[in-house]
Amino acid sequence: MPELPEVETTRRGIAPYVQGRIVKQLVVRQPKLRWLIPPQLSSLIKNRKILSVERRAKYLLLRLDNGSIIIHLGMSGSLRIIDASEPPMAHDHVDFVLDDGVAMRFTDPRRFGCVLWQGASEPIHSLLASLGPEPLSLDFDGDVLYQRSRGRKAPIKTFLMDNKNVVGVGNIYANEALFAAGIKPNRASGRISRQRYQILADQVKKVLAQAIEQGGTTLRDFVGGDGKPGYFKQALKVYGRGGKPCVICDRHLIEIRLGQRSTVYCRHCQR
DNA sequence: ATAATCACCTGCTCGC
DNA sequence: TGCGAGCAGGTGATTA
Repeated sequence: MPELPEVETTRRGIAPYVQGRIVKQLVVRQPKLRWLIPPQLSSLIKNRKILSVERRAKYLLLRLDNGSIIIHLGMSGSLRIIDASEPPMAHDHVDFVLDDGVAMRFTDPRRFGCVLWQGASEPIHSLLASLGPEPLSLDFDGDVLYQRSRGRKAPIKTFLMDNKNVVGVGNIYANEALFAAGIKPNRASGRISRQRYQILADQVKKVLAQAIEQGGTTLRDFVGGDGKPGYFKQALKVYGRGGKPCVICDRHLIEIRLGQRSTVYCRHCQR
């Protein structure tokens, strides 16, 4: 479910419900996620106020006065706002029970997500320490990609999905941005001109921004009531369309594997 | 340093 | 209908 647009959509969905609220209780039904939920997390956050909900890459950061709760949704994670009395279903691993009877519930069938802690006085968490620029910020442009890619042989799609180069570009949007930029996914990243990287960076921004506007590519809603699900799915031009006609030239789209990820492109429109 | 592969999990779809 | 194989929106760790 979650790429950057879905995470950002989740952030916007939960923020109004959790911001300014006090954490009354942490209920952990399954501590073994990708990494173990820190046993001391409960005591660290209990009776503290959630000051804000931020996002860095695909990490959600719930700021408290003594540090931040780090949440990653992995491949199948979601956060929903529910009544705290709602009985848990399978894979409802964690509840953050708030002072108004509402809870933020973390669900993740595959358990590739995580719930971690960044103490205010600790050195920056290793997961956050070496992340590349945010794609929608001014720190990210074609020059960044061009400079970082010199001498590299990795396919551009792999390069684009490496969070040291730019964060938040997952498999769906890497496919879409490369199509929009007219660049073949398996082209060596070191063999792409500065000009083409500028186009690519612009298309990354555009495709992510559009997806956020439309509430992500998610299939189901995630916050009680107001989340609008999954509109971007119908806008996908290549992802999930292997063998189908290219929306530009009508030739059939090629599907290959790159770094064991499904990769779809048009042999005619992408070079 | 870089590139490729593995690993972590559950659930769903597909072909036999 | 049942069952194994393969695949899924991520990404750190391990191996060459």
